[in-house]
Amino acid sequence: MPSAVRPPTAELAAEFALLSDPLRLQIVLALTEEQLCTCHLVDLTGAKQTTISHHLRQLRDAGVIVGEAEGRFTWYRLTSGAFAATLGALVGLAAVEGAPRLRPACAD
Amino acid sequence: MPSAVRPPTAELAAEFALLSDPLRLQIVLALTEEQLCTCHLVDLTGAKQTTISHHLRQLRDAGVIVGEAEGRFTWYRLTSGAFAATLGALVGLAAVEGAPRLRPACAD
DNA sequence: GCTACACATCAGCGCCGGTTGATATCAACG
DNA sequence: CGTTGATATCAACCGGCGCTGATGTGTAGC
Repeated sequence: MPSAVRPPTAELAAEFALLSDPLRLQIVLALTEEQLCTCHLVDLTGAKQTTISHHLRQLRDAGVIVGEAEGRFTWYRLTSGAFAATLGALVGLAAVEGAPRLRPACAD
Repeated sequence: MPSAVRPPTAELAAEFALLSDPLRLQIVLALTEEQLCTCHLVDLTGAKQTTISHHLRQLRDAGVIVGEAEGRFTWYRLTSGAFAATLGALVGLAAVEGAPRLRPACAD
């Protein structure tokens, strides 16, 4: 099954947008290797706590990470299956090698 | 070779940003299947010609597409190897299944 | 030559999103 | 209970980006 049906471009674009911010991408990549709580991310990235919290919110809302409260701390981890759709789309993109010209020049 | 060295997060984020706009993503996806010239993209997307041209510029500058002038027309196609880095990064992301907790709660 | 058309560039505008400081909430600890 | 520390929320600021209209450039065809 070669990536079944592609999600609407708007949704795809939204997922790519999640990864389009350097700080947010850094957070996601860090969570790839280990679970972390907010304070870890703060001194790992050097960003302000409110900024980190803001990005964590977006990632949470998008469902690509989950936060588990544990005492005063909140441990974050990536959800399994996150970015599955974007991965499928990118596989299709990167595989392209010389697309044909199917139609005549313009004129619709 | 599991994705060798990862490009700096800033560059990765920039590539994701290219795909984060619905219209630009639509253009890229369309070029996946066939080469097209600007006017095709205009009536394929319904966007203004200047808007299309604007996005094509960004994609050109980023090196993910090339435009070949042919008379009055300019045929665009994806460059081979475009999005290779982003694909590598996403493979790593999507493969994650339950990352461990390596460090104690905060306190650096 | 002139006209028509494909396409690019430029300048301006409006809005979305990232950053930040102040503040609220809640748990741990004495 | 009061303090400290981790985290979330809010309001405001501001820069960048996408969109657009006007305009420039070059080609084809008459």
